[in-house]
Amino acid sequence: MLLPRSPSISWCWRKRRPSSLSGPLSSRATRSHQAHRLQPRPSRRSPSRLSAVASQCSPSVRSSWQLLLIIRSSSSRGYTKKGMKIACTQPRRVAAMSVAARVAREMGVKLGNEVGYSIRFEDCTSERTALRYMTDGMLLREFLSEPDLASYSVVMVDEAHERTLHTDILFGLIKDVARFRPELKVLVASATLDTARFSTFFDDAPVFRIPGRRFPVDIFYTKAPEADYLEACVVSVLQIHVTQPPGDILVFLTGQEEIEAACEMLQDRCRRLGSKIRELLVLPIYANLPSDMQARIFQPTPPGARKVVVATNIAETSLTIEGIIYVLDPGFCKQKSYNPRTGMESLTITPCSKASANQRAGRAGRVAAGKCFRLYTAWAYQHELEETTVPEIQRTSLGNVVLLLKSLGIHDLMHFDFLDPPPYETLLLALEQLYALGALNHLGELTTSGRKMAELPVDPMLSKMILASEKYSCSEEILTVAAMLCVNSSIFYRPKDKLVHADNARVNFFLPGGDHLVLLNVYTQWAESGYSSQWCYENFVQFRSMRRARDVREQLEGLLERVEVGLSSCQGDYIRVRKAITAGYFYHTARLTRSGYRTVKQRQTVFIHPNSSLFEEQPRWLLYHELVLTTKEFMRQVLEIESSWLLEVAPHYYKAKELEDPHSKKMPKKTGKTREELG
DNA sequence: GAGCACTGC
Repeated sequence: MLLPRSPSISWCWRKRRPSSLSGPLSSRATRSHQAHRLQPRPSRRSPSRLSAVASQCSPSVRSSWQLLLIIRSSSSRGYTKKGMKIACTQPRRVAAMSVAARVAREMGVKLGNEVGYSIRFEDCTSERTALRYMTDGMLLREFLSEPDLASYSVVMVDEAHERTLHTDILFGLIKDVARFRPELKVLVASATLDTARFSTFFDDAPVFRIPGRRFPVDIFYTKAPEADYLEACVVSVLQIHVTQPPGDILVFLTGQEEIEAACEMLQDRCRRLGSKIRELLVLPIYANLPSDMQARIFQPTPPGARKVVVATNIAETSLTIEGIIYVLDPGFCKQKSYNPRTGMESLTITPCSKASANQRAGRAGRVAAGKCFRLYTAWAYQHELEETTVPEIQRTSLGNVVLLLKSLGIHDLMHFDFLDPPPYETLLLALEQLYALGALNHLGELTTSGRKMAELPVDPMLSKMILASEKYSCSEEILTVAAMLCVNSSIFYRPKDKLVHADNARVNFFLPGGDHLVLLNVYTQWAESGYSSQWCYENFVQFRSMRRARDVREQLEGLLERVEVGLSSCQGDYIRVRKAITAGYFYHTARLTRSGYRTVKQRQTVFIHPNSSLFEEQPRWLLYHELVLTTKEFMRQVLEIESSWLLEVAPHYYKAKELEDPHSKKMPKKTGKTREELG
């Protein structure tokens, strides 16, 4: 090995990924190639018409093996006659937009006319739009206004292999609609070879294989497992840099912290090697990175230099970087999981699936033949990795999904036709919570309030809170709180070199009462600044998150009328805001006991998150937005409440007796007091 | 005294 005093990793070459084509084809050539190869098993359909649909798939699906299933296709002509439309869903907004733009261009029409897209906050369609690209969540919402999809003649679900929550729900609903609408054509496009499952689910639908274009990628494994994969990563990158021909490197790590560490180590070692090696540009990329920093990865690599992009899973599907020839894959990713017994979410580092590893490897073969170095053994790949990632529907809470299905008239959720059913307990907890919120009656039927809640594109507790703001005349403030809570990523930006400044800035937003009021405060001040990005920069607030909050707030405000809530402000009376929040979140409460916080109903031990404004306050009664398991069971976004409010907002759920405080005399001094008592 | 993978309505 050429690197002085540096350990190296020995690789073994295993296999060449199968590739259908050895070189790229122009889009035109690809289409005709596909048309030529299409040989549908049942001969009722004509290949040329199918190829026309295939050409409308997203480029990422077209660039790999894919399957198309067609079910119930008795008619074969005139899909867009009599005002009928074709829907094509994508898991991501950008994909919906870019595929629509591409197809509009190829058809020579103006985007938004015959071909358009429809995503949240943005509708680029018109009366004339026959071919409509949309996010899968958007089509799911359309079921509310058109449960039989009557205006669609064809529905195509693209990137089905990703198995997003929305895609999975769509599967069940579409299968149902197709049963009583035999003329509806349904296509499912997936980039995996696991066609049997999809086909069986859709009543043994025929499968079509369409070869895509991709360059071969050689896969290398380590001979022995690596104990420290971060260190192994850094060594491998330098090894590739020194020994391999030109071409940029893409490294997959699990999160921001790891990426920052790896980038520092790489830069540090390059500096020490100095002119012994050629220039290596080290660039991080993850979703929370400010946009201007993100943009740097797309700049072309200067001649003579090599670029190494250190990325999260964002580079696996969401964005494509030109010029990548080498992929380095330690085989891990962060994955969300949900425990329905405790209602707790956690984010843990887990080995990625074979499907995910292959997707990563494929990133090396987009512009030329590439190489993928896996930091695990071939044996581990064969025997230890799961075939596919557990579908999202089995790893997440389903409150709003259950509410949506209920409002579509699906009563027996336990027997809903899921491709992969979620855990029984997850459905049960969702039903229980919806009942407690008054969205369902004791027969499990939707109530008037439940029907309204389903109209709002937020979690049930959040929609309940919005409905309650009518009673407390504070919808202006509650809308803001709701929008800020919807922005899942942290609002506060903490650059490593200015931690103290950033934390001071955060504390300056603190208001008595708790984190929800802090969020309200941040938004209000930002609005007063004229929604300025400069203001965000000065206050260490993420501009992107704020802009998103504004979008969400505007959308929710537009829906207020539908759910019969009037716009009104509390005029600084934050008790009303806190009561309205309690009306939605009474299910999520904790009380201070001698042994710390316990949730009121389940008696679980929980902790205030150290980033909370109430971390040092320790009020007696708390409400939390969410429970997250990291190093401890943390309550994130907490609000101080009074126990009497619980009786006021949820008398059906709480009894006065269980809210008595027999231990109040034994509470530690200076804690356990409500702010009102402290004056 | 901790740490937020990625999406989406």
